[in-house]
Amino acid sequence: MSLRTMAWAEAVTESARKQTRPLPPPRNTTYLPPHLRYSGGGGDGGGYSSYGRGSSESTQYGFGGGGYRGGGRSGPGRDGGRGGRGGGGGGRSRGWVQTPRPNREAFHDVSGKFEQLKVREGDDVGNVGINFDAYEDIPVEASGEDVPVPASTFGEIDLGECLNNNIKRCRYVKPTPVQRHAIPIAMAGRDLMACAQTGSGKTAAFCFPIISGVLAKCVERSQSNGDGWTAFPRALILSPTRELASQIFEEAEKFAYQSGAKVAVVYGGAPMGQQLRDLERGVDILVATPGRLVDMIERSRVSLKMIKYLALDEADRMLDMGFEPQIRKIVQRMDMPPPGARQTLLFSATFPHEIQRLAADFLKNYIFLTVGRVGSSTDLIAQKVEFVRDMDKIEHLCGLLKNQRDNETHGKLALTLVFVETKKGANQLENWLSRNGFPAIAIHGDKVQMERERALRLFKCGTTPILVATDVASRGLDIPHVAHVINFDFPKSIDDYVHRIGRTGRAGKSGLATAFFSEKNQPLAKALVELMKESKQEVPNWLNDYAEQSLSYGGDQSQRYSSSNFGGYDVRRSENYYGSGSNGYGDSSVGAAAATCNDVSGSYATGSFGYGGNYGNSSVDEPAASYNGSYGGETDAAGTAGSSSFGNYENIVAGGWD
DNA sequence: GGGCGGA
Repeated sequence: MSLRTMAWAEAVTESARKQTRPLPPPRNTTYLPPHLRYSGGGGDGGGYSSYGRGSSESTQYGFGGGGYRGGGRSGPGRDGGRGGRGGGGGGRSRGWVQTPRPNREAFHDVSGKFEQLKVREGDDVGNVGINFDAYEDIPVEASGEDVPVPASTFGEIDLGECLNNNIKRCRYVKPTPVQRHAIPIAMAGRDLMACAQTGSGKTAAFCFPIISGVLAKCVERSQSNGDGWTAFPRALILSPTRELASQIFEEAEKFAYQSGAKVAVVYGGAPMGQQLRDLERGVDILVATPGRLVDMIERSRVSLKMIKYLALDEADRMLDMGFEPQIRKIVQRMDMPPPGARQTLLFSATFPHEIQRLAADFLKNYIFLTVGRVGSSTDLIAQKVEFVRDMDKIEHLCGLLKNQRDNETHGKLALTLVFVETKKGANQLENWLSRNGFPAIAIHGDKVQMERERALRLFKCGTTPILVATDVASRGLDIPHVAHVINFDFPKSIDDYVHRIGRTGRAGKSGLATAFFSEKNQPLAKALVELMKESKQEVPNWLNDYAEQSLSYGGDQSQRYSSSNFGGYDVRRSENYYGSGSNGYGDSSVGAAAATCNDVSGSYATGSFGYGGNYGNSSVDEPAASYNGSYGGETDAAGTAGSSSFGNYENIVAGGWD
């Protein structure tokens, strides 16, 4: 992985090597509690590179400041890496190089490290510039038993000094709505199912409590066994894609900086070697994609026995048809402690009811939190839907791209993200565009990891301002400066649509999303229309017609595709959830009540929701009372759009749902 | 259809 450019890190890593300080504990070390680890700091300072924000990656289009160093970075080739070329502390292997990790001991000039976070002129810093006005309109709703009181500042949350310092270094001024609510909930030890928008600080919302919790308690995190060693992480964060795992890892590392909490990431497509070495050095918080994690567990390199925190990012994705068996295996069939013995945090922007019901298997007495769409600011993403026949798509795309080319701002070509349905289609479109004078590159799951990361990198820095992507890039990825998202192939579900368009309009900047719609997409028309209306978008007449037709088709597609009122609704409110006696809820009681914001009244009497029944016929959900009020203590609402180099917030005002 | 392990 090397999704970020790391001029500083390379320098620092070099410098770290020169330190005489021994490497962190190899196997079988005597235990050192977290707060005593890495207390020293003899080394040069450094700066965290902003992730993909162009801190050091410049481009022909001018994003970023420094020079683009295509060469020396981790060319994840299958040629190198594995053999541990360069040996010991020596040079970086030419092949796979894990994110050049700053050796924490090497730092003492922390400020220098964080000074480099934001480098582009004109960028806002931290969340200072976030349009908090937009927050005030966000409906927030929390349901469950004894909902903890939200916090209005980071200060009133006891995250510990180290984390507080890092929050300051990140220049987070105040928590976003999801953070205000989710962090106290998580800090209270409660399980959580949270719907939150893209960039609303979701990653931080689960990372802060996890890091804090890991630091609070000392445990052995690695021990030897007959076959070598086994890592015992205390927290596990799962992601549906490698690139997202990488991104989360980088965020988490920043938050955990100098805390002593060790973060590691494992995912497929990269040689095991470096990842194993990272694990061997000890890991408290493990970020992973499911496949590689299972692999490592089966090799006894990872045990989940000590897991106290489990977070699923893009949780609805993780629990849908394709991923659910793997997740179930990891969570239920390995050595992971059961619900109640661990804390489980599920985050996503979209949470279909079926998935919520599934997810109940993994939770105990959880709180359902939803941070709704920003009504007044979703229009920051202008959504266009155009009727285009399949045969005309390319031509149409050309027109849009040419238009885009004329619209460059400040000499920078706007980034355009083109979503297609298939990997083959992505390749074809990439080729066609390239041959016809459009600088395009594709990313999809059939490319080797090196190519995937290269594509993302070249796109981010503007060298190749057109990225053709499958849904591998639709969720969670923070790609700044995407001016235009084009749904070349209309997505299969409205949730996918929401995630895809959420790649633009970030950082409070305006974004454009254009979708090509044809007859075969008709089943989604109604949901699309509802979504657009909700986002205050102008709906073309022909699309309205389609939507009405789909009504008469009788299929109840719309119900499941539509995003209910504001995106999330606690299924436990459905009477049938507990009802339908055949499902074996002996202990179930209570339907649901919602606690809204500071009102801590909601209650659920049940404990865990062992769910094994079928929910084919879910009830119609009554809309819940929502709360649009101001959050306690929310006063400094002003601000302009901001973009944190930590990928936080940027879309809170944009209406994406991540 | 897409994404999730390597051998």
